[in-house]
Amino acid sequence: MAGGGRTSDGDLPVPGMGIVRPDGSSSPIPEATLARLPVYMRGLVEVADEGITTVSSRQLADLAGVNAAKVRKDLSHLGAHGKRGVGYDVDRLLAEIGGALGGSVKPVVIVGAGNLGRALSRYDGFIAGGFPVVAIVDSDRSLEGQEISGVSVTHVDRMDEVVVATGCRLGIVATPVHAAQEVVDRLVAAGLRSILNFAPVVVSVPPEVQLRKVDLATELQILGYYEHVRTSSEASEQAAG
Amino acid sequence: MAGGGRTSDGDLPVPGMGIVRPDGSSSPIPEATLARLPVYMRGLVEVADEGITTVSSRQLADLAGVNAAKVRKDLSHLGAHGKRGVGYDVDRLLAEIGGALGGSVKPVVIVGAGNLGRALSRYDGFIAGGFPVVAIVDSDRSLEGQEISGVSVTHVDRMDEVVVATGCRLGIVATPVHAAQEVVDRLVAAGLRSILNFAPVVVSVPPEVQLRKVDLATELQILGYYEHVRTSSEASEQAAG
DNA sequence: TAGATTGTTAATCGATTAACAATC
DNA sequence: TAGATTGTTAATCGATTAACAATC
Repeated sequence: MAGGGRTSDGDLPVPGMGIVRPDGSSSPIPEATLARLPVYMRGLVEVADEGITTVSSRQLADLAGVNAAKVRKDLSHLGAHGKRGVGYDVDRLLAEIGGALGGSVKPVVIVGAGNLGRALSRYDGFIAGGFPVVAIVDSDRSLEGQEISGVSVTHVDRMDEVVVATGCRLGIVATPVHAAQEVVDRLVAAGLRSILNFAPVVVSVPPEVQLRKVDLATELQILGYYEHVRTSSEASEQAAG
Repeated sequence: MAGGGRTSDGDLPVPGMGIVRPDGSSSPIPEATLARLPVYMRGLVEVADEGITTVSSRQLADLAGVNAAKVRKDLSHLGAHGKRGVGYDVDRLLAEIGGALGGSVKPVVIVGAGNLGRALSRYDGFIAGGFPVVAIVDSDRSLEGQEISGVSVTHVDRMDEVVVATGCRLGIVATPVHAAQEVVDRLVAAGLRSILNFAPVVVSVPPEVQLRKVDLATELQILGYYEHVRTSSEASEQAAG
C-alpha cells in the first residue's frame, strides 16, 4: 500500500486531534458538533432572509431537526453568545459559526472528470459554501483543455502545477477505485492536507492529512438493511398473526 | 412543514430502532457496525478474488482500515463464526454479511434528473451493490420519455405508478432544496419506507420511514474547518517561533 | 416582577479498544 | 504440545439529553 500511515475507514476523523494553539487556547470543537454547524448555518440564513433577528435554541433546533439541548451544547463550544430569556442574535451567530468553520473561501480541485466528478463540479452547494472548483484533473489526454463547468481540464501529470497555480487547499477524489491511492499520494505530494474521497476504497494518507470518505453505495446498503429487517419482521408478523 | 413526525438531521438513524422479531430474537446490529459491514465485504471480495479462503481479524482489519478488535466485535454481532487459531472462512463470511445486509436485489428510484441525479444513475457502485436504478423521475416535462443510463424518465405526476410497476424499495432524492419535502412526501405516499436524501435541507418523514442524508457540502465544510485550524496554528507557530 | 431562555451539570448511552481466557 | 487467533469482558471515551439554577 502506498502512502503509509493512517488509513481511511470512513469513520470520524482522528480523536485527540482537537488542535491546541501555541497560546494554550484549544479549539476542541467536537466532531459531532462540527457536522451540525453547517446545518445550523442553513437554518440561520433562512430566518435571516425572513428578516428575523433573534432565534431561540428551540427554534434553531426545529430548523435543524435536532433537540434544543443539543443546539445549546453545540453553540457553547463556540463560546457563549445567547441572552437568557431572549435567544441568540441571528447575524452574530452566523458570523461566529462562519468564523469557526473557517470563514474564507477555499478553492477546490476535483480529480476525475467522469460522471461523478462532472456532477460535483456543477454542484451548487460547493460554491455556495465557499468552495469554488478552480481545477479539474483527469488522466484522459483527450479531455485535456476541454471546459467543464467553466474550468479547463488539466492532465494528471500537471496536477502539481495546477494545484500551486490555483492555490487549492482541498482535493476531491472522484476516480475509479484502482486510481484512488495514486491520486491521493499525488495530492499529498502537491501539498494538499485535506482530501474528500468518493472512491469506495480504503486509501492511506500520512497522519498530518485530513481525509474524509463519502461512501455512496454504503449509504444505500444501510438503508437496504433496514428495508430487509422491516420486510422480514412484517413477514414474521403475518405468519404469527 | 409537511410530513410531520421525526425529522432528518443528518445523524444516525433512530436509536432504539433495533428491530425485535416476533419470535423474540433481536437483530440489534449497532449502527456503527452496520456502516462497516459493506467495507468488510469489499475487502473480502478482494481476497476471495486472489483465491484466499481464510482471513484473520487482523488481515480483514488492515483491508478495512480499522483495528482487529473492532472487526471481531463487529462480526460477533452477526453470530460467531471464526475458528480460534485460524481465522474466518472468506466465503462463509461473505454470505453471512450479505445475508445480514439484506442479500437480495433492491430496485431504486431516483427523483431529480439534474447533474447529481444523472451521475448517481450511472454510478457503478449502486448496481454492484445490488441496487439497480429502475426508474428516474423529474418534474421537467421536456425530459419525459428521454433515456438516461438506459432508463426512461417519468414525470413526477406518474411517480406512484412507476414505483409500483417497477417494485422500487429505495428512493433517492436528488432534487433542488425547494422540491425535496414534496418529493419525500410523495415517495412515502407511494409506499417507500427507505429514502436517501441528497438535498441539503431538513425534511420530515413519518417515524416508520428510514431516512438518511448525504450532505456533500457539509463534508467539504468540515474539511475546511481542519484546514482553517491547521493554517491558523501554523501562523501562530510562526509568530511564536 | 414574572415569564422565558440560556449555559452547565450530571446521568446515561453507545462505541471503542486493550487484554486475556478459551480453544483451534 | 506450542503458537495463533477468536470471542468476550471491562475500562474508557465521546455524544446525548433531561433538568435546573442563573439571569435576561
